[in-house]
Amino acid sequence: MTSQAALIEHWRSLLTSYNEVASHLERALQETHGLSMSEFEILDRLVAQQCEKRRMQDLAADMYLSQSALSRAVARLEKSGLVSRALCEADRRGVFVTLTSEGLQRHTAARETHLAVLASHLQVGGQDTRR
Amino acid sequence: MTSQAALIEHWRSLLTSYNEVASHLERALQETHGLSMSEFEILDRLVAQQCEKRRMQDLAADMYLSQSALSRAVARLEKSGLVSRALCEADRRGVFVTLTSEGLQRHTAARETHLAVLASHLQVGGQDTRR
DNA sequence: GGACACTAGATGCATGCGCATTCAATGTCC
DNA sequence: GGACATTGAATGCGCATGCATCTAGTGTCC
Repeated sequence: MTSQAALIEHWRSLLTSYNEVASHLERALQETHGLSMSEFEILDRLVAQQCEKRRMQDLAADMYLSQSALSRAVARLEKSGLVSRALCEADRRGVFVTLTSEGLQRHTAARETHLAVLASHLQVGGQDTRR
Repeated sequence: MTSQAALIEHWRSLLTSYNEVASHLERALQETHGLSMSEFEILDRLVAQQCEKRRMQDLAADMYLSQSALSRAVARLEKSGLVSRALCEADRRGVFVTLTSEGLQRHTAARETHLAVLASHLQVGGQDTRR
């Protein structure tokens, strides 16, 4: 039953890689652009999906964040002027979130930092379990 | 320059795997054994290294937790009776952390939950970047 | 059309975290 | 040996998170 050992080893490796990258990412994004990882992720999603949908819902769906965390993150981004909320006329409970031009700018800048950190701290193939 | 795309894709995959497993782990450990992931990790480390060293230091070293977070986590574990602190005579600033028998029991029980969650939510080879 | 279930998002609350600081114990240098 | 830097751990503080709850807008069923 060595599969258990393999499982644990795999998880350990995953944990290590994740924490290594995440901590550096968090720090770098914060220091250089005043963004948390989650906030950057949100901007990133918004850049990717330019087509409009019921954003809050969608964002929460494919991000790992809880609905409440997302709501507050968007509030922060809005307060910083990187994003704006708009009512959805079709369903007035829904809220559209869109990038402002400043948000786009910030994302573009942050993207470089993001890539740089990945390049230096994410060893590709690092958590491959095959020998 | 497709290496950038590969890098990002790899990171995404890592993020997804991590969050998938971590969220289930956190929930399962909490519900079944009243332990957070970090707390379980600490017990796990203690089981592994039975030889005595300056624990707080060591633990913080190979765990991703900050020193303060570790200090509090150990405090919680001590309060729950799973762990005990002992002064280090050689260097009276140091603190040894050791498992109590109850801590060992709890860990043994939690280990099963841990493995079960890994087995069902950690797909081995999931974040292999080769095609 | 009025009562009731449901859904989208916001918010109160408790908690765990990291950073900076503090405090005690050790080293070090003259 | 006494002043000063350094180290191990604890703690004050602010913040992001998840859970539960609340509010408001939509269906739905009679």
